[in-house]
Amino acid sequence: MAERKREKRDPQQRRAEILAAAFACFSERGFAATRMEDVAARAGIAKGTVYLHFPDKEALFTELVSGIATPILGQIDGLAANEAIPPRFAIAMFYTLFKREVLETERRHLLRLILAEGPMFPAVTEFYHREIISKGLGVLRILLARAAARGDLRNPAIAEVPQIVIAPALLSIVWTTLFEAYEHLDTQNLFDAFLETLFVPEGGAK
Amino acid sequence: MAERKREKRDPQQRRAEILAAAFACFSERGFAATRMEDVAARAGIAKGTVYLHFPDKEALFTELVSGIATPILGQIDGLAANEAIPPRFAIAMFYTLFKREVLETERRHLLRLILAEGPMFPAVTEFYHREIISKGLGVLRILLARAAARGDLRNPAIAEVPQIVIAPALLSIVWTTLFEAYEHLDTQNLFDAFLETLFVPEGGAK
DNA sequence: TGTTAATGACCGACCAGTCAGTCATAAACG
DNA sequence: CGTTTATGACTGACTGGTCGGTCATTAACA
Repeated sequence: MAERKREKRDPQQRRAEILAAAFACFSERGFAATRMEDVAARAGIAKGTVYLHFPDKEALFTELVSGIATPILGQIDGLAANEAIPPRFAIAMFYTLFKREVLETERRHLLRLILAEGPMFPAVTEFYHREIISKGLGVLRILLARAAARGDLRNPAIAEVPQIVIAPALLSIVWTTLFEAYEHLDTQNLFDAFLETLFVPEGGAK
Repeated sequence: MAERKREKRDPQQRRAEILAAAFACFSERGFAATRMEDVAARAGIAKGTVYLHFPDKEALFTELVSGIATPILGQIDGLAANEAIPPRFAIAMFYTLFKREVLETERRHLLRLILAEGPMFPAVTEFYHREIISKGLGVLRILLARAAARGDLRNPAIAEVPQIVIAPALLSIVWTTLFEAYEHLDTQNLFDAFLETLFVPEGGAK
């Protein structure tokens, strides 16, 4: 009869379990179509229990999307810190990191969620701009300036538009979550080709 | 007492009015948060009337997003047709067209809608891939191949990844609808810088 | 006057959030 | 140690409200 066992848990762990369940549900169905009961069921608890840990659906959502981003923050800064690393290599690392940590994990759905639900949750959008985008652009600006100074850029003017570096990453997210079923995109090839376009060929200037 | 005047209309015109109202509502609130009553009110009619023209909410939505795209279709093909037009100029035109017809109009919200709600409506996604994306990529592939043959591309390899050309357009959509409030992005500059990166400088090879 | 289009009150499914009650655990007691 | 009692995490039936969709009625038109 599938008897449900009551089970007390460490609040921290419970919280984490709920967030994990919410992550799965929101990722695959979006905010509006996800029911709190679904989240509870996925976490293996009753609906009421969710409300012991989060005041309401919106709080659960914003907490989730904000929380997921934080671990990525640290890795970004590291890329610009070491001046010995060639800019091209650093940006290649950026794409590799993005591919391994976002594109090829379930996190990609989260990122798409932010694109999708962003306008409904200004607080989330603002958070992402402040904590991820503007920091990321800052790092890229430094890297591109350094590359321009070394004469590594085919077009030094792009040092002023670091968003260009993000464009292929964004495209890869949208493509894989929307169109991959109809037409495959080789993201590695995308990133490689793009890097080769931004930077002068390796053989050229050392 | 604000008596509502009943008014019969040409069915075609009524239909168009409903679609226009739906466009406004869906654009600013998304699919789930838009109520059929809102659409009706915006169109200046009663809720029931909407159902005389569209079987249900989903049909209204899919009809809308599909319909909006069609007029753009024609303009795309024109770009590759004329072999006398230099590829760089054609792609610059593509960006200009995109900017004038989408980015700087209310249509940009529609495009974001597709990104946002796409996974919930596979039929819409499939339609867009088939009718817009794959056609657009086809045109770009031709243009890039032509450019490569003329020696216009700094990195001829990108002729194999036409998606790269779309990336800045996608970025501009996402940025203007999500982050523009926090940080301005000069899209013209973005497109210009990108073009200058893809193509060898004008002065160089004629 | 008959036909067609429009209306909006109404229905019922759905769901976020509540709360009175349950029970596993563990502290206090004898 | 066994037994009693206190705790609060957990449960799920329930409520209040919302909204997609229907249809009997009514107005406009031919």
